[in-house]
Formats: sequence, structure tokens, C-alpha cells
Amino acid sequence: MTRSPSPSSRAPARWNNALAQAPDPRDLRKRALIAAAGRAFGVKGFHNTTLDDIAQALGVTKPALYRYVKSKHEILFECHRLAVGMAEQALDDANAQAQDPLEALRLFVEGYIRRMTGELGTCVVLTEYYSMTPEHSALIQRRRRVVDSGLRQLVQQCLDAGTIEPCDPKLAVFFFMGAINNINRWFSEGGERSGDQIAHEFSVMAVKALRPREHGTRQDIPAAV
Amino acid sequence: MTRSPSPSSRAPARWNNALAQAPDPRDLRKRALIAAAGRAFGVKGFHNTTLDDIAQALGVTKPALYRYVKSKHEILFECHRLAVGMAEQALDDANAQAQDPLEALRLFVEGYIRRMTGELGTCVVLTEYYSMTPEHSALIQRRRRVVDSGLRQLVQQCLDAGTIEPCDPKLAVFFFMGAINNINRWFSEGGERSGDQIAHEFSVMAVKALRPREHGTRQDIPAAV
DNA sequence: CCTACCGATCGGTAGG
DNA sequence: CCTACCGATCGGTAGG
Repeated sequence: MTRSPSPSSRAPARWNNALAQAPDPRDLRKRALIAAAGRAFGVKGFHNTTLDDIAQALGVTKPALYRYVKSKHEILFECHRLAVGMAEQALDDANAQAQDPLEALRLFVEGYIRRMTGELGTCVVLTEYYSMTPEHSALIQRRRRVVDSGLRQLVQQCLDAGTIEPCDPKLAVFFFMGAINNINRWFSEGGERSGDQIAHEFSVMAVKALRPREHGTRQDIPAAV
Repeated sequence: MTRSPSPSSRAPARWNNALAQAPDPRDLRKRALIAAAGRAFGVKGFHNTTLDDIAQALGVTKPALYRYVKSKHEILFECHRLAVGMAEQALDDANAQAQDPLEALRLFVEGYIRRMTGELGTCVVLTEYYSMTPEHSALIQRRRRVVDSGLRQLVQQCLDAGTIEPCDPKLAVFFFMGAINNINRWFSEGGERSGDQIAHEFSVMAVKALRPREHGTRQDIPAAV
């Protein structure tokens, strides 16, 4: 009981206990802020989520948020940075570990979904690109495009190796990426299906959508032509 | 040159020429309004689209819109009604025409995408459910759920008939519906791929994602067990 | 990190 | 169907 008159205390522990465990507390608090905001954006949308909502979820008041971000738009940007970052990591990992392009695709889908449904509980706003500022949007889209083109290349390599049926790589990537990007519309952390289950089943379906031949796991089949 | 001082005239023909061809002009104008709004919502989002934007796209001023709808929320609601309606129609058609559940699934996917990318040019806002009023949202979700459960039943019938591999019907439906619902994020009417092409390719991939066995077109295969 | 408070945007309406 | 205009919401800031 010194200063700071403990605000009504119906709110959760301040900053959702994001501090108290590690290095730079300022950084941890910012992370907690982004996570809370991302969850809210996912549920209610960017414009239907007020800064007061976010502050309340963290047990503080609105002006306090401005010590960690300089605008609401920055929060949205950070959410998207997180999301693309996960996609990039998933792609790099997949490329590093896979023995062939089709396996790489499967590993990417699995890894990406795992990351997204993991730590932040599908915090990430895979939507509302249009609510970013033009500068932020350009930055995010540039990185998104790199991932997309990496995925298309993998599909093309599968085509070259004859491990999948003829298809339009662009449409194929849109197909399974669409399925993934919609997960946060129905996923809930406590739901019937764990993120890992979804990651696995989706990765299998994504591969099957491209490759209807028999089960042989990899590399160029002797070729029927 | 009588009254009405022709507003700067850089705008398109009033009401996008939606009248001049058929019965109730009031109804046609409302339809044009919904279409224009839906397109804008798809590109910029509900909250980033002002009523002035919509009015301008139609060559009129904001207050004129209120002769056809009573609020901005009603416009969003009508967009979603259109979208669910298309899904319902596609499902009914598919059930009526198909010889077996797997064919029904394929026909549904194809028909739904055809309708969405058709007349209104992916006008439909398959997103921003959260921007509807609770009443509207409840109504739309009820109808969505009926379609979803119809689709799950089809998947279950395929499972019973042994025409697809074991899977979780709920996740399977989420998978291909996700892919479809994301189309309006990248589709553009003048783009490289026509709606019909997308409809066909996606329907094939959706079926393959479920059914990796050989090509036999329908009915229960003699069964290997 | 809090209590005020300002300012802009935008949905909706008055009145013709 | 138009020209004003009102009112609420909400992002952001002042000042402590």
C-alpha cells in the first residue's frame, strides 16, 4: 500500500504474468501486448477491438500501452510480422530437413500450423491485411511473396520429378494455403482438436490433394513415359 | 440542364446501369448497392469502407443509400445472405445431381465457387462475421451450420461406402471450405484464371485430398477387405 | 502507469 | 436524391 491505487482488481494479473521470468521486462510486456491484441483481433477483428479492450485484457489502462507501441497500427503490424516469420521458419526448416520436395511441402504445412496454433494460440491475424498502413502492408506482402514463391518452386520440383499429377502450381499453393489461413476462424485453444492433430491431418490432406498416385514415399518413380 | 447539378461526373453511370432492363427498379438498385458494397468490403474491409465510398461507386450521395437499406450493417448482412444462399443452392444442386456422395462433394465445391466468382465477381464478404450485429450473425451462422453439417454427412457417407480414406469429417470439411473461403482474397475478375477454371481445379483437389485411391470414378469399389 | 481530455472520422438524419 | 449537420466512438496526448 504505497502509491498506485490498484485498479478495481476485477482484471487478470497485470501483463498476464509475462514478466517475472526472464531478461528484458519491457520486451516481455510488449510480447504479451501483441499476443493479447492478436487474440482479440482474431475474434473481433481489428476495428472492433479498441485499445481499451486490449489494455483491459492486460490489466492496465490505454495510455500505458503507448510505452510499448506507438500506435494501434503498429500492433497489427507486429502480429503480421509474427505470422510471416512463422511461415518463413517453417519453410526453412522444411527445406533443410526434407529428402524430396513433396516431403518438404508436407513438413512446411505441418510446421506452419504447429507454430501458429502453438505459443500464441492462433493469435495471429491472418486477415485484415487491408487495415495495415500502406508501408506496413508492403513490407509484409514482400515477405509473404517470398514464401509463396518458395512453395510454388517446391510444387514445380514435384512436377518435374513426376511425383504429383499435372497442376497449376499457383492454384495448388493457393489451395492449401487457403485451408491453413482459415484455421484461426474456427480454432480454439481448448477445442476438441489439438494444434498438432490439425497440423498433421492437414499436412496429409494437402499432400494428397496434389498427389493421388500410390504410397511410394519419395523421389522420382521409374516414370511411366 | 434542369435542376440536380450533376455531381462532378467523374463517377460511373448512376447505379451502374442496374436498372433500364427489368421489373422493380427499386429492387435492382438495392441489388447493385449490395454488389458494389460487397466488392468494396472484400477489398478494403467493412470498417475501411465508408458509406460515402459506396455511394460514390454508384454515382450518388450517401443519404440516397438510405432509401434502400436502413443501416450499414444491413448491407453487410445482405452480403452474407447472398453468400450462404449460394452455398445452400450449390449443396442442393449437388445432392440432386450426383450419383454418389463423393461426386456430390465435387459438384458442391465446383458449383459454390462458380456462383461466388460469377455474377457478382466474388463480391461476397466471406469474412468479417464479427462485424455483423449479434442478431444477423446468429441468423447467418445457423444457415452456415446446416450447410456444414450437410457436407459432413456427405463425407461420412463416403467413409461408410469406403470410397475415401479414414478421416475426421469435421476437419476434412474445414480443410476444403477453408481453401474456398479464401479465394476472394486473391481472386480478381480480370485475372489470369477464370472462376470456372478455379472451380474445376479446386473441386478436383478437394476430392483428391480425401481420396487417394485409384481413379475408378464412383460407387463402392469391390473392397479389398 | 493513471486521470482527464482533445480531435477526427463517419454513420445516420433533418429538411427540403 | 441532395446539402448541410449532428453525435458517438475511439485513437492518441497532456500532464502529472
